Order: sequence, then C-alpha cells, then structure tokens
Amino acid sequence: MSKNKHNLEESLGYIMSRAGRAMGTRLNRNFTDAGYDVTCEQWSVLMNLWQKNGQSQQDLAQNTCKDKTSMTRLIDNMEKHNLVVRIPNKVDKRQKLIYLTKKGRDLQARLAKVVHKTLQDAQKSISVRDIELCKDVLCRVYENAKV
Amino acid sequence: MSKNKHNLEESLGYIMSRAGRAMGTRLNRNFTDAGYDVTCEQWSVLMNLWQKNGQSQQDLAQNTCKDKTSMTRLIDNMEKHNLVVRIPNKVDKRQKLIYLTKKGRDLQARLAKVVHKTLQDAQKSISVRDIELCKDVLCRVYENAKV
DNA sequence: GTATACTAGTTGCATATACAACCTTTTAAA
DNA sequence: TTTAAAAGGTTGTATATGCAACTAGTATAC
Repeated sequence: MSKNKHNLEESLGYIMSRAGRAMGTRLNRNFTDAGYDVTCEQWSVLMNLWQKNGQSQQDLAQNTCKDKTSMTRLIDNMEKHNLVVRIPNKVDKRQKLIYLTKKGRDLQARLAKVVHKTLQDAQKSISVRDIELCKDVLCRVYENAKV
Repeated sequence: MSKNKHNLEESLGYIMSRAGRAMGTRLNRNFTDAGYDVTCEQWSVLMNLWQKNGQSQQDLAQNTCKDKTSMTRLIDNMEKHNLVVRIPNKVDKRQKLIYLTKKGRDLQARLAKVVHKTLQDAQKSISVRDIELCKDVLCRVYENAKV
C-alpha cells in the first residue's frame, strides 16, 4: 500500500510534468522580463529552425513531439509575431515550409542568454553527472511514451 | 560552441517538457481507452483530494504548482463532470473547500490501474535506481524553479 | 475603530494542446 | 489509368495554463 502509494502519487509522470510546467513558466517570465515577446514553446520551434531552416510543419511537429494541429496554431502565432513565414513548397504542394524572418534569426543569441541563465538557476546545486543521467532517463521515457 | 549548443538545444527544460507532454498525452489516451472521461490534470487534483479531502483551491493550486486561475477552471471542469463539489467555508468566507463526490471517490482504484500500466510502459527497460535518481533531480529542479 | 494591507476566488485575455473531421495533394495498387 | 490509401495542413471543439485586474472577506496597524 505504501509502496503503491509512492508509485502513483509520487509517480514519474506527476513529478515530470510538475517540474516541466514550473520550468516553462519560469522561462516565459524570464523572456518577458528580458523584453522578449516570445514563449518557451515558440522558442522550441525557433531552436529547430536555427538548426535547419525551411522545415515543414509536420517535421517541426515530430521534432517537438506535438500534434500537427498544435503546430498549425503555434506557427499561426509565430507568423503573427513576425518570427517566421510560411512558404508553399513548389515540389510537394501539400507542404508549407517554415522559414525564419530576420527577427527570428536575430533572436538566437539573445534568447540563448536568457535560457542559459534560467537553466543555471534551475540546476543549482545539482551535479552535472546527475543532470546528464536525468536527461538520459527522460529521453528514454519520451521514446517509450511517444506516438 | 558545441558544448553551449548541447546545453541549450538539448537542455533539461526542453527534454523535460517534451517527455512530460508525451507522458500526459499517453495517459489521457489510456484514460479514454479505458472508458474514463478524466484528464491527467484532473487526475492530479483527484490524487491530492484522495490524500486529503476538503482542501481550498489555493491549497490545491500550490500542491500541483498551478496558478490559482488555472485551478479555478480545472475545478470548474471537474464540477461539470461531477467529480468534485465546491462547499463554502463557513469559518473563512473567502474560501471554497473542494470535496470529492461519490464518483470522484470511486475512481481512485480504477484510475490507479490505468496509471500503473502507463507508468510501466513508460519506464520499460529503465532501472529502478535510475528512475529514482531522475525523480530526485526533477524534484530539486522543481524546487529551484517554482514560485 | 477605522484605514490599510493581504488573501481567496473569479473574469478577461492570450497562448498552448490534442482529437475528430475535413480538403487537397501525392503515392501505391489494381 | 483509374482507384484507393496515405500524407500535409486547417478548422471546430474541449481542455489547460498564466498574467492582469477585479471583488469580497480577513488580518494588521495606527
């Protein structure tokens, strides 16, 4: 009973999403405080585009583990804020390729500073080794749970 | 540069929220498939009430690390689905105490099975020791990031 | 005792998320 | 080649989240 209770009420899922939400809220606040009108989810898309510009919405959805409808609306908002543009793919007319605007490109270095600071605060007094192990576990949980 | 890139683009925050979302979506689907019209967030509130019935919304918000407005709407939905009821506190007239309905009480054992199965799948091929260490790190990240 | 500060909860607003159903385009099958 | 299946994207609907601003009740200061 006590063990079961531990498994459920202190379950990885509960702890994971609680920590994730706290972290996301914190990052959003830090972006706002630093004067950037960007959310942490938009940042996750920007990250993908900084690595490889001109991806389809489907690609972006898969890379960030989001539903394609979530990505549609996320791109809607990012286009509204002039971070990206949709360019129809002439080869495959179903696709719309997402490209960074100048504003979206220029944010890379600036946002990196805010993210770095936020991570530092969040990881305070935790060893690098433990962080890496935790990330490894989370990646495997993600692989198990996705799709 | 490569190290910095690793820190940012494979950052704990990114990995954490990605895994958390995958897990939450999976749990929601499993609840639905099992015939329960409950979301994982509603489940997190139920968990708190199973431990201690009759908590204020503020208490529940703090226990789940949510904004009090999020809790207002979460309780709205849960009341709509007959999982809980709001009872005004006669001692402190500002508060509304949240109590489980019979339906909300009866779900405890049933949902536990679904959660247990979902966790098993997600933690497949990961050692108990690593899971516990991961949870410990996440709890400390949560403490650092919250408020 | 009255004014002030704080706490609990709600509403307006913007964002994020996913499922179902749909349209369009492309690919595979027959 | 025509038909069926699959893939990319959008819209409708429901849920979740947080910030700012608000109301109402409580506690503190003076």
